[in-house]
Amino acid sequence: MMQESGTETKSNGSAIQNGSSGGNHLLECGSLREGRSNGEAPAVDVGAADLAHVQQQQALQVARQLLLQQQQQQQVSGLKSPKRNDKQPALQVPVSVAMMTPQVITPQQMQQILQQQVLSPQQLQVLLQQQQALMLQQQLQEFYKKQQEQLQLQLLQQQHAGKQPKEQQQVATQQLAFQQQLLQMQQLQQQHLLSLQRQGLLTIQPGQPALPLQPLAQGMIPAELQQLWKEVTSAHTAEETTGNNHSSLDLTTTCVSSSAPSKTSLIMNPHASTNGQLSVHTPKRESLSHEEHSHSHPLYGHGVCKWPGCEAVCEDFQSFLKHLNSEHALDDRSTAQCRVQMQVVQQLELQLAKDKERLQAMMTHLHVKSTEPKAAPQPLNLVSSVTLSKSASEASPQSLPHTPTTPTAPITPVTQGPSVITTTSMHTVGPIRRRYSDKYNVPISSDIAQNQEFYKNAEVRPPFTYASLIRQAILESPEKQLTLNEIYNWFTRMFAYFRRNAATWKNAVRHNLSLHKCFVRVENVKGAVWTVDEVEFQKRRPQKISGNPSLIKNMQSSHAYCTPLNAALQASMAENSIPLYTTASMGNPTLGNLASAIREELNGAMEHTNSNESDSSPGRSPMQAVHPVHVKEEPLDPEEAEGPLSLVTTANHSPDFDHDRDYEDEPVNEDME
DNA sequence: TTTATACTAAACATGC
DNA sequence: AGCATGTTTAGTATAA
Repeated sequence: MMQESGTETKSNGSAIQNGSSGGNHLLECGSLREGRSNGEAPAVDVGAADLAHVQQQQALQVARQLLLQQQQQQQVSGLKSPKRNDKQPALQVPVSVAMMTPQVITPQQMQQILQQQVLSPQQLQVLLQQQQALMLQQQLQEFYKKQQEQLQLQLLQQQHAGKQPKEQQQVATQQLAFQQQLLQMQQLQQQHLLSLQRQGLLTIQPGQPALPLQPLAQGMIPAELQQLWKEVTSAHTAEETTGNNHSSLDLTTTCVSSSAPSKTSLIMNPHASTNGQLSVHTPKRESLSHEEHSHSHPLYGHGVCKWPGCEAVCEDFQSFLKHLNSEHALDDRSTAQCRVQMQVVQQLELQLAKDKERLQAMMTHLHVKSTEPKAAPQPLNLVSSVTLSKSASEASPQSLPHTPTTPTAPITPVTQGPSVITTTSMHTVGPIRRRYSDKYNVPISSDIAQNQEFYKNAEVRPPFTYASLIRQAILESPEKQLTLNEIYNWFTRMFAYFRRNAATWKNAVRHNLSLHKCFVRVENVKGAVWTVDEVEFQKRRPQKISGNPSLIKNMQSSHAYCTPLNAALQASMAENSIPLYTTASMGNPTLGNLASAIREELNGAMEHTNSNESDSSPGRSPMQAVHPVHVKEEPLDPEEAEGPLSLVTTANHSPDFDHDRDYEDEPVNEDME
């Protein structure tokens, strides 16, 4: 009789939910994807154009200097020169340019991703980095084109001037030398950029197969990245095969500036130890090797030389040092590469600053919107303006009946979109409908931790199943047990999304609690509390990785490797980020993602092993103590127990049951406590 | 196509 | 009677 007392509220919720739930997920997802594919990327383009322009000027000067220097040695250097010693190098340019064009598209796509806020802040940043890398290439091409034109002009002018043949030839050689220098540098730069990106993918997977990366690669968003990758790479290789023109010099500009009169001066900005080494010349190298020995050399990792564009395999550190000294000695090439690297770093820093700003704006925007009653759909809007309309139409069959009753209604459908925001979402390929948590062992805790602010402020449906969320709530509690009401509170506290449609999701929570064996109701003095039977919970999770011990070990190590990365990411992207980007994250969908992905996989493995053998996971986290539950020996997911989680936990349960009050919509009654 | 899982809705029960 | 809490069933959607 009274059961439907809640229905009154429910009426709202259900109506809304219907539209959103179930089938709509797909729609949203689909729309998301589509949305991303088309669209323009204004912001980036602007920057690129400006940059190219400015840099062009400076680059010219530098190039001229180089030209002078090279006049004597240019023949000798002949890395690629001999072949290209033909008369009209300029002609070759268009080819490469043409080959590069495909890239232009991808940055736009990425831009749209940004606009849609499909990604988490971290992801956004990394994506932008990648985008920027592409920009650089575009700039290079533009610049090089112009250079070519100028050169040709010069040539023509001089020829018209009617110089002596000898003179002409001299000029020609000069131009050629210059040309070669340009080409060389450009190539280097391109190589460098690409290698940076590639390294991002390669280095992170130490020894193991593509397993941990797979989710990244396959994620819908990553998929595009991959494509982007392919384009870039193919373009790159194509250029290489065509063997020529790359615009590189532009990079030399800003930092090198025109002032640099000599090679050494060109080197300037000895940020990195490498730079210092270079500028000081060979004698110093030994000392360098020593000092670098202590901690891993930034140019050496995973048995590969990480010198931009090198990637030579070095079995051990010694051989690496040899290689470094022999292959990357102080010469024009290294100098140029160094310069390029400096430029890249600068660019990244610049971009980072911009992105940070943007992120800030986004967050504020979301926050503001989410607080507004009607604005609720806002965050979603961003995600899928398309989605909305689409879902509206498509969902109509379901949602129509319930219709407008509630203001909440619009929100739900969209919600799925934002879920895309999460790192984890990046892993999932298809429809967003899927809630990763269980199925994919997504590190829910870390996801929540990473996007905590976002979830709190934006009415975005978390991409996790109710079961996962409930479990998370319980595990986060100091006692590892919560009353139903406390679970409610956690939901509303952690997710803006759950501040609406209370009847619906609460019902779902209760339903899940009852339905899943993993949730155990324990009678308490105070009443009944809910705990998690971790064993049961793990049982319902399919193992992705069938028990290949070696594999699992690998994953464990990688996991250990990644967690700090992730943490670092969260902590600050600023300073640390740069080395990270250059070495690991470029061209790769987010460090956080990677970490998550690896953890994800790891979890699968760990869980697998764990459920069979209780020992396994390192009982490091306080979280693991599952007091009330039977599962003491069964530690939580290692990753969950670790950094991110602890962050969340500490942040959360302290204030406990009072903040919920703020949520007007939500008649949360913590009073009972 | 089948199956497992997840979500939503709702009916029903119980206790305060 | 009203509400919170639990349990259970049904329908639907999605992914594998």
